[in-house]
Parts: sequence; C-alpha cells; structure tokens
Amino acid sequence: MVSIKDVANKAGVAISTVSKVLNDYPNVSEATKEKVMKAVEELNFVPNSVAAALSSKKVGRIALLVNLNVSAQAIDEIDMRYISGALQKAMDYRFDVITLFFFMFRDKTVDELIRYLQSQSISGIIIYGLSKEDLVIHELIDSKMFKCVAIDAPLMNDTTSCVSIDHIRAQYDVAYKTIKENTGNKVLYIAGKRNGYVTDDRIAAMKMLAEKENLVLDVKYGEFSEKEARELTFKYGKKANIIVCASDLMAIGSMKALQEMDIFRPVCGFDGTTLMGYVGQQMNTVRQDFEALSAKAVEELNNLFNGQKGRLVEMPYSLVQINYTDIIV
Amino acid sequence: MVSIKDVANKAGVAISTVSKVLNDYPNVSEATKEKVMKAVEELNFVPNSVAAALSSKKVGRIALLVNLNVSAQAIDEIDMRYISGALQKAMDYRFDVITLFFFMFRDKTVDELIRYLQSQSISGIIIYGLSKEDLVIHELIDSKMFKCVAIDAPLMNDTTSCVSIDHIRAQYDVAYKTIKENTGNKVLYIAGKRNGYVTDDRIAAMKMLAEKENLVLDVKYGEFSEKEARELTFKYGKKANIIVCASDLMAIGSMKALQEMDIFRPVCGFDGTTLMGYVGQQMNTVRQDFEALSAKAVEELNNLFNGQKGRLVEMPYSLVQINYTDIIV
DNA sequence: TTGTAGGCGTTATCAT
DNA sequence: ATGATAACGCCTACAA
Repeated sequence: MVSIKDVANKAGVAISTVSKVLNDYPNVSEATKEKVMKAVEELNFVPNSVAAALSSKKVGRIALLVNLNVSAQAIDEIDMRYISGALQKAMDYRFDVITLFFFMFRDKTVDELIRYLQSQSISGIIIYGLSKEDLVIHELIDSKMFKCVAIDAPLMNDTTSCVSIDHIRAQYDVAYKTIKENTGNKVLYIAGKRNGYVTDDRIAAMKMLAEKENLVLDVKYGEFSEKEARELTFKYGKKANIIVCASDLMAIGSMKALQEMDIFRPVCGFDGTTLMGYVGQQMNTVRQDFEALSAKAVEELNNLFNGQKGRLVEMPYSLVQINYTDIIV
Repeated sequence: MVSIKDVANKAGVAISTVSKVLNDYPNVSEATKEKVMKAVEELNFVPNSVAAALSSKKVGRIALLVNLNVSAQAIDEIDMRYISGALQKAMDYRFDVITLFFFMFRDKTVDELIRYLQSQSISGIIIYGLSKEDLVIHELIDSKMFKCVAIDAPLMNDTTSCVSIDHIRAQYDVAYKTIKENTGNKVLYIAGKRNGYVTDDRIAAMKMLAEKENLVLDVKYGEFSEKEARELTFKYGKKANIIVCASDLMAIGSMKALQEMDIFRPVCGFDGTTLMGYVGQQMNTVRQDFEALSAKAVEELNNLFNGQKGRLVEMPYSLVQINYTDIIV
C-alpha cells in the first residue's frame, strides 16, 4: 500500500508537507504543491481514511441510523432511497459512512450506544424514521456528543438539525385537491402513529382544512399500518365520502378494503412510493424526494461540522398521481 | 473516551497485557485476565475499532457491494434484506461494515476501486447482484486482493466463495408445479438478463423440464424488467398456455398485461417478494430467504478469513404463493 | 514556507 | 506470564 511517506519521498518533501497539501492548508507554495500533486498522481496515492480518522479529531465519519421496518416493503423503498442518497452525497464530502439499524440497539442503553459510536470514531449521525417512543435515540441527541440531523423529526438544538418537507402544508394540499376533485364533506382521516412527529402536524392540517371547507372530520390512528388502515376502512369507510391517509401504504390498504367491500371512495395517500402504481386505482399522493432529503441531511451535517447551529431545513414536495405504467421499467 | 491505557492503569498491568486479554491470546494467567476484565467492566471500555483496524493486519472490515437498481422497488426489498441480514450477522463477528453501491464506481477502474477499498482497510467483500457485464467487479475478484463472497454468482477460487440457492432445481420445481396445476403444454419462459449467471441455469432447467414433460418451450429474455415482461406478454402471451417468469417483478408485469388483454394464463414468478401480494392474482413463486443468504455470506467470509478455500454454499428455498393478507402488517 | 516530532488507540514483537 | 516498545498511516503544533 502506498503511503504518505512514499509520496513525500517521491516529491522530495516532508510527510507533513504532503499532508498540508492534501488538506488544503495555507502557507504552501505553488511549487511544492505541484510537486506533491504530481507524486500523488504518479503513485496513485489514496490516503488511508482509517489512519486519518484515528489521527485527527477531525470530523469525517458519519453513521446512518435507520429505523427499518422489516415487514413493510414500501418502507424498504423509502429507506433504500435514504441510504442511497446519503451515500452519494457523502462521497462528495469524502465522509466515511456506516449504516446502522435501530433494531441493532434494541436493548442497549444510550451509554452503550454512545460508546459504540465513539469506538467507530463517529462524529455525525443522520436519523431516519424517528418516533417519539425511541427514547434512547432522543437521549443520544440530547447528549450533544455528536452532530445530528433528523429527518422528519423537528428536533433542533445547537448540534441538531432537522430536514423535512412542510408536512402541514403538504397534507393540507393533497387533501384539499382530493376533496375538490370529488363530492361530499364527510372525510375519514387515517392518521399515522399516535404521538408521531409528523402525525400531529398532519392532523392539525386536516383540522384546519375541515374548518375552512366545512368538513365533518373523523380521525383514526392507522399506525402507518396497511392492515390497520384496511380494518379501519372496513369499519368506517362506508359512512365517509372521502378517505385521506397519512401514508401510501395505508392508502393502499384502505383502497383494497374498499374494493373488497365493493364500494368506491376516493382515497389519497402520502409519500409517492412506486407501490402506488400497483393498486390499479389512481390516487393523489404527496411525492417526497427521499434521496434529495437524505443528501441534504449530509450537507447539513457538514454545515454543523463547520460550526453552524442546528436549524430546520425545509425541502420541497409535489402532488402527484402514480400510474402503473409510470413506475415500471 | 476511555482507552486501553485507562484500563491498564486501573488494572495495574501493561497496555499490552490488556490487549492480550481482549484478543484471547494464550499465556495470560486467569488472575490477570480477571483483573483486566473487571477494569473493563468498571470503565465501560469499548475498544476503538478504528485504531484496531489501523494497527493490526487483522481482518475485520468488510464491504457490501450492492448493485442497486434504483428504479425497481421490488429490488429495494431484496437489497434491503441483504443489507439487513449482513449487518446483523456482522455484529456477531464484530466486523465493521461499509455499504457501497455499484453506481458509485461506475467510471472507475479496478485499480481505483482496489485503492479505495484499501484506503478503507477493507479485507473482505460481499457482492450482491453481480452480472457478467460488471467487468470491474470481476477483475476485483480475480485480483485476489480481498476475500470475496458472491451471492448468486458461481465464481469460486481460493479467495472467493459463492452463496446461492440451487437455481436449476428451484426453477424446475416452480415451473413443474405450475404446469401440473394447469393444462396445456405451450409455455412461454420469460428469462432474466441475457448472459446473467442465474439466467443460463434457469433456462437449462426449463429445457430439461420441456424435454421431460413434452412441452413446447418459447424462451424470451425479459432482462428482469417488468416493462419488458409486460411487452413480451402482449406479444407472445396469447399463444402460450402457461407463462413462467424468472422474477416476481416480471411475473407481475406479465400478469398485468394479461389482465389488460383480458385473457387468463397461469403465471409463476421467482423470489418470493411481498410485492406479489399486491397483484390480486395468486401465483406460484420461489421463496428465497435473502436475509439468511446474506448472513451466510458473512459467515463464509469469516471462514475465508480463517484460511478456508472458496467454495459453493447452497441455501434452501421453498415454493409459495403470496397473498395480500399475508404480507400486510 | 518547510520540516521535526509527538500523538491518535491498538496490535505485535521482543525482551524480561 | 508480563511488560517495553516499535509499528500502523496520518495530523498538527511547533520549531527552524
């Protein structure tokens, strides 16, 4: 393996000089800079990132904390896009990244989690799919030992940012559109997880809409479960005119139930997953660009590393309908 | 951060002694072993894996090389299970793992890839979704610089193992079952990728079956594309009695086409993804346990690390039908 | 502007 | 059986 030493020899300078060139230090003459870069080229030198991580207290290693829901595969799509988006962006910043799943730390304490992350020289964390019940992760954030970026969870402090779309407006928009395209004022809202971060926001949006448009709003918690949405629809679907769901998965569950009941109700979802293309029925949904969200999270982590304070970063969304012929490839 | 030095101080021994205890070296007395472990407990010491990786030429860092197909989300399910299975097992062996996608190295040469992996102190690699066209990856394997385990690609040498189900038998079985459950002897086989590893095996299986059962076999390449399968079905579906597909995704594409053509043909798939539950039509398929496959790959990597030669590891499969109510949760 | 030297946390080789 | 001590490859004051 060619090391910085080899480069230094070849360039006829000291190791530290090479290091300075490589890390964009000031006070290096153009001449030596060129000599060094030439040697780097010729030797195909790639710095050993493990050694770098050990040596410097510099940032550069980040962990993706993914709340994998192993049973629902529409979730797989979202998580996969999160991971893919983050890894791509991380390459730009030359961050090393390790991927971790919540379930790996199921019975661990914060301290154990922290020590594990330290043992990996992790300095930044991106958290996907956090819900209020994940106490350990919250303690982790509160510890302020690491720079954090949470996706879709409005947890900000000096070391923590949040990247998210405007769930209130998005939920409002998609429901409004669906209502205007159809008739009736009785809407069943199948919300997400009780006490979920986005859940409360979205319910608030629905209440606003109900007030403005004079709707009779029935709110039930579907726990982001397709099955639950299905059952709620069997129970309450008939007496509603329109069904608004807090996720595509639940929208599909609801729609399938309606089909089995042999009645029609317009249903709208949330997320814009390709799975929506398989249902046969066109539904409005909110399209989020999960890869872009995740890439932005990496960027934001970099900002935090550079001394910026935590903040909310809002990302765009769009209203779409997803057809089978759109998603296949 | 508590280091090995702190442990040594607390236990009243030398750093090297602590290291020996921690790494199960021989020639350490029970007494000191206990002293050290007690100090470890009390200090909640977790060894810094980055430092360990730098210091020792020991194995322990592995890379997951995933051929992410960003457009097909049934693929997401499979890849997610691969990743999840590997990460779980890796924890048991205390392997550090980094996840990489093929597209990250799209225009890179083998040498660049090798240097990157070296810069990460990677000693083992698991490869998912390899096809014959991925030249760089093949060169990587041939270089024998790393221990490799390929999933579903029969590439073995002294440093490379393969973990896979028996694709020939599986394809034979699922097709046989479907044929026996229905009538007619004209079967359209929508194969996978031209020159794909599993593709050729499965085509061989179909030919065997055709001979034994006196079938008229029509083989077309669907490239594992749902869209392609859909179009092939529009073209050739009518004159077949039965359609056998090399993936669930293609089976779904085919089935959807049949539905639009308003004709019925039994279709069977391959993989056992949950997406099959959304089609409404029951289809036979081969269920693979992707997490188990991936976990086995990690195990096999460990075997290779321990001096074992590369080999083929065969995993079980089963024939199933997937219902909507089975998959939702 | 450049180079020297100490350190990051471990592992591993040698003495003892 | 135990303990110094030199790597591992890089970063970073600090000295020159």
